Amino acid sequence: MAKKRKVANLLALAVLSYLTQRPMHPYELSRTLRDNGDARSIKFNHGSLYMVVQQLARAGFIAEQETSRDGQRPERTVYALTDAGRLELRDWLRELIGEPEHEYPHFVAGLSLIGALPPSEVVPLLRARGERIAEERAGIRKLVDDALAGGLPGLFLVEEEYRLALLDAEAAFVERFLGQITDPVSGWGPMWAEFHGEPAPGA
Amino acid sequence: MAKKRKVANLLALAVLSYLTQRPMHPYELSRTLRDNGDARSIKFNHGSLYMVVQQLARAGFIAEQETSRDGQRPERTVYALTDAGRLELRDWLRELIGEPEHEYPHFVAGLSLIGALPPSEVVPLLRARGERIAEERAGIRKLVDDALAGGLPGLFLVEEEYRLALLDAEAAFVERFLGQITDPVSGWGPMWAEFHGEPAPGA
DNA sequence: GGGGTCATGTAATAGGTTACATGATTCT
DNA sequence: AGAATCATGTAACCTATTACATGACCCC
Repeated sequence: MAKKRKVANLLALAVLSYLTQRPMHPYELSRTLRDNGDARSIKFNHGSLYMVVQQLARAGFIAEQETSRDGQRPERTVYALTDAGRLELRDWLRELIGEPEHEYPHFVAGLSLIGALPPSEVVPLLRARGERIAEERAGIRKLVDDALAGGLPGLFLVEEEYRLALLDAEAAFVERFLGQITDPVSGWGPMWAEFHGEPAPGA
Repeated sequence: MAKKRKVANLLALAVLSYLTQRPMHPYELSRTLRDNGDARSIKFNHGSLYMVVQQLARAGFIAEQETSRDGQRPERTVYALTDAGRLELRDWLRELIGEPEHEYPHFVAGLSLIGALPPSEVVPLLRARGERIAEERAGIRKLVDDALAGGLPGLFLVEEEYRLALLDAEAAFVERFLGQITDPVSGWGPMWAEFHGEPAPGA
């Protein structure tokens, strides 16, 4: 049921999380987020960050702590987590971990309308997707292995392991789907092709 | 690389797709989308639909065809697909099927910051998630089976099969993760718990 | 010492969601 | 006939993304 959060953007979660370590100013947050690779898991955008910080302040989850000036550069406002912010962080995390949410991946949208393309086009597209998935998978695998080799505890890579699991499932699904299309006996290919006025694939 | 579409909202894709069948007015689209269950695959929102229709018209993908008045009800403007719209539809679908895109599921965000919760909380949360996943899975399974029994060709349910595949992968991941936490010998539990100043779980 | 890129932030624009409005139909 | 719901659309508000702005630092 996912309650309505005062600040809904997940970037805010990352901000709250980093502020548990120490107060920071927005640019520092921005930098830290990007350097820690959190941008792989949470959509990050420079402009949005300042917005989110404002929202969090307005909601009372963080509070302006000091404003320092360094040379002629613009003022940097340092924010610190409030108690309310600490609660929000834990509550939000609990929800994200404990309750799966209905989401709308792009591939699902594509699949739901795939009948609009003829199977003769779909088959090579699915093959292409299969290859991209394999590449992506390899990239993540390497990233994870390198990080582990560098001594990072596995716990901090668990989101990448999850991604790998999803990619594997998707790859398997694509294979099965291809099979269902191209199997000339029991498959959907003939009916589907005929609907588009084409000869059956795999024939 | 996912080109910039003039209209990016996936609802627009559904609109284009339905207009291939015949011209419709927005409310009819709205109704058809909801009745066909497309709202499960594409985020649907009454207000957004009118916006998207406007955007599509502005972009030249659909064109106002006639304006009819029925009794005292507000005017209904009927839109038809243009040739440009037909091209956009196919091109977009090709992209969605052929090129996986980097996305940001909520669970990934949660996992990436999960260290902020102590393992004593995480374990029951993951168990709860596992149960929810199982329920969701059962619901989809039933929906698919009923539809198949009702004679709907499997092709039109392929997006639900995909969802099932993802759910299974997620369930398996959650199980593995629980194992990694609670295994008292090789697991992350002790270190993690200690970091939070708690006794090790599963002990 | 002039051209890039970094540091830091604001403002403008566009996109999406919620709330509102109002006649028609149906139910009791 | 009044209440509830459907049909249909617009408007207000909030969020998010892009573009812009400017001083500082670094490179050659």
